[in-house]
Amino acid sequence: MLNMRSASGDLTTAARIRDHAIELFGSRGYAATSIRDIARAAGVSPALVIHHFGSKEELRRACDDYLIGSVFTEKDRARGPQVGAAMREWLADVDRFRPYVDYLAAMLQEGGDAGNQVFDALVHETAEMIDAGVADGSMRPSDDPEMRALLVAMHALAPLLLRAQLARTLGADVHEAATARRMTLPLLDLYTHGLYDDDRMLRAARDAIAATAPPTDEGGA
Amino acid sequence: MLNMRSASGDLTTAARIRDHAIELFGSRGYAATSIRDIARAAGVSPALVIHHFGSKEELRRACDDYLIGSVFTEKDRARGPQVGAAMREWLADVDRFRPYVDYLAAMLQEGGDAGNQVFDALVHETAEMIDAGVADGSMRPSDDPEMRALLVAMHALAPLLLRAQLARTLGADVHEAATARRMTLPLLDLYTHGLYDDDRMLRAARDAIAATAPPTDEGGA
DNA sequence: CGCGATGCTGAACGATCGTTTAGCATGTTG
DNA sequence: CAACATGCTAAACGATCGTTCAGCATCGCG
Repeated sequence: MLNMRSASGDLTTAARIRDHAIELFGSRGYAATSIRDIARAAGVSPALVIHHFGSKEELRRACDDYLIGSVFTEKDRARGPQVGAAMREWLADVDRFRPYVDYLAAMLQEGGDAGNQVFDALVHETAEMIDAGVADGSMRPSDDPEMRALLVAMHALAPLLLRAQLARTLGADVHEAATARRMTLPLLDLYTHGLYDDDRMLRAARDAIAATAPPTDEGGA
Repeated sequence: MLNMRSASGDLTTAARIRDHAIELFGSRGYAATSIRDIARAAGVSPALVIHHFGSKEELRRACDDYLIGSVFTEKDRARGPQVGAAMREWLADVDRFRPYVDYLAAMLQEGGDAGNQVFDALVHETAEMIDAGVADGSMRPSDDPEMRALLVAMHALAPLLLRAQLARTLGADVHEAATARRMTLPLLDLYTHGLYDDDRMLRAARDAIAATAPPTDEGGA
């Protein structure tokens, strides 16, 4: 049970089942995927799936654990963005990691354990990256760094979660290199020069919020 | 019991079924919701659901159509953002419209008809808004306006799609006014001054992309 | 040799799925 | 009055679900 992966890339039957489960859960969702689907994809009997993993829910947890283990590779390695590095590696070899990306996207939207942990780690690393950028002067400081990191992290995930809509609109898959290339410059332009040409909107919002003074501690009730 | 009164107060049984279907589809997803669940929530027999809507898939289409009709209110009204206005109204009175918001979020991700149409309209309106901003000088022009509008629209949807993660991280619901208020300034700051303090990253990316010259039609292989 | 794990299957279980059918009230219409 | 459509339900259909069970090979180990 421990070494599902043999040395040279051949997989244990349990690992093959798990891989197909990740692919199917990621592409159709958990509820819409049956154990029989997974078994058929892996070329085994449905009973064997249960035999190896106990139940469908435990199989899902095994997939979560495997994904989490893949994302947080060698935790005691040198510091630095680990999740970001993993995802960059994924995007570089997309065809191989697409099932993982899809699975994570599915878990992010339906609230699985893997999704939660990866989201937290992603926000954390985004915050660290921005802090480092602010420290070395390449990024602007913020009045609310936590919220800004949250926003940037969520914005980064948006094309992933909306990849079906993006593909429909663009007529190209999110995973394709051309799509990533086309997105890069407008995105960096947004993050470099912004969308607005001046700070009229920003000042207006600041004034409006100041006027709608938040209830701090003046009255109690 | 939902207080989803239409004009006169009471709903027909079919409308009650549809409303509970929207709520359950939105909160659990289509595949994970059974007709018996919907029937039980609406206080009717499963057979009546089929009697009124024909099948589960047709019930889903009826929900889509109802949501689309609610979002695109009075199409021949004066110009201007309709979908954006509708969604702003929903977010302003969230307790009543949360089922709609949840349903749309679910359909945006799993690609229902309602999600597709709303997404297209949202992107279109975003593009028009940005075009107007560029025309009157309040927004910066772009080399790729279509992609920029796509990005801005997707970014706007991110907090909605990730509202579960956002709530977990912030300890507050996305729908709460305080959350929206806290998000406003960092978001506008991002869209006014950007994230980067200079254009080093932008220039580096531009160079890198120019180096990875896309295969156009210059020499063949 | 025997013998218990291990990996795996085919058949079946009960539950639940979406859907169908027969039929009961009720109200309108001729 | 009869005839009929409407709103609705109880019961059951076949399919499929997750899961269990009995048993067949295979293999390491005494």
